[in-house]
Amino acid sequence: MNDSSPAVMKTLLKQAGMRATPARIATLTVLSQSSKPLSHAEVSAELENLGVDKTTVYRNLNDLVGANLLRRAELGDHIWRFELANHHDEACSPHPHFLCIDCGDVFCIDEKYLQTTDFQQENKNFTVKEILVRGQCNKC
Amino acid sequence: MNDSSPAVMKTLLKQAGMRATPARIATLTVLSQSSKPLSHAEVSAELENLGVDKTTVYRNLNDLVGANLLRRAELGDHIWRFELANHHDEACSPHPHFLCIDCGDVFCIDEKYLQTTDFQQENKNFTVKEILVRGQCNKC
DNA sequence: ACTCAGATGCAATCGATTTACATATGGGTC
DNA sequence: GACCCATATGTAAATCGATTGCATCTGAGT
Repeated sequence: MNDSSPAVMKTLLKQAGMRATPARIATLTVLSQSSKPLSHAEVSAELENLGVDKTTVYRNLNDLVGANLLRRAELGDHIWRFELANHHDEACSPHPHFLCIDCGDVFCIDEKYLQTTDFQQENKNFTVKEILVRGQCNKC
Repeated sequence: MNDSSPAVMKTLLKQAGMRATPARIATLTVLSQSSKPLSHAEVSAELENLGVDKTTVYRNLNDLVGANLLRRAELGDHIWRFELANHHDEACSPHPHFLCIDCGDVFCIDEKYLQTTDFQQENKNFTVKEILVRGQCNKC
């Protein structure tokens, strides 16, 4: 039983007070096996061969965000992307994302490449919620 | 003749190689008089009493962004917001920007707070074009 | 097995944005 | 100042991501 097994997902759902339905377990499984945040369309494409309706995927993604099992990110292209709330780390801390301005592909950035906590500038304090890096990936 | 006079806007449009139409002059004027980025709906509301169609506002906002007269910001709520771009133009060296998700204010971040050049991860190279930090400023 | 609050499928809807196309106009030219 | 044409505009329709209404189904506690 690994970190992305259905049993683990079922436990996560139960702990969050949600019913462990096949659609939700599959949603969490898909996201846990992805190295990057996925859009609704991408998750939906993975689940449609299971017969899961895309409306259900929308609802579940939103509900899972509400239950703090997922994080929702807007990377600057008006498409919501979702990732496990504990993606890449146990502390559940958000990490920077990279968005390729040409192909639209997304990558998670290791925090060691980009470090900023809250900072102060000109006597003003800023609380950081999200860091986004835009550029070109090696394919583009 | 002040900074937001129609004559100034007309000059800006001409310099950008665009025809100085009433709708465009009004769009620039509205944005120049705003202290924060405005959504299409907000600009449209200001211009509809001039008889300007909202489709035209959409087109002009996008075209003006393309001509580097406007900047387009995404605060995280899936609504594009626009502001004059002449505050800090391409001339200055690329630096991170901070975007307040509450008031829409944009600040330039001193590079010392956030250092990233091009980086490599998982055998892939990334060319960084823009770094954007979203969060809350001290006023919000 | 029984039950029902909650989850799902399906269709319709919504709001933001874009596109198609016919008409109008800015601005350079004579 | 009149003419001309590339470009901008208005209107309507289409597109796209996302949400909602409703009837049906099901997970999970009893």
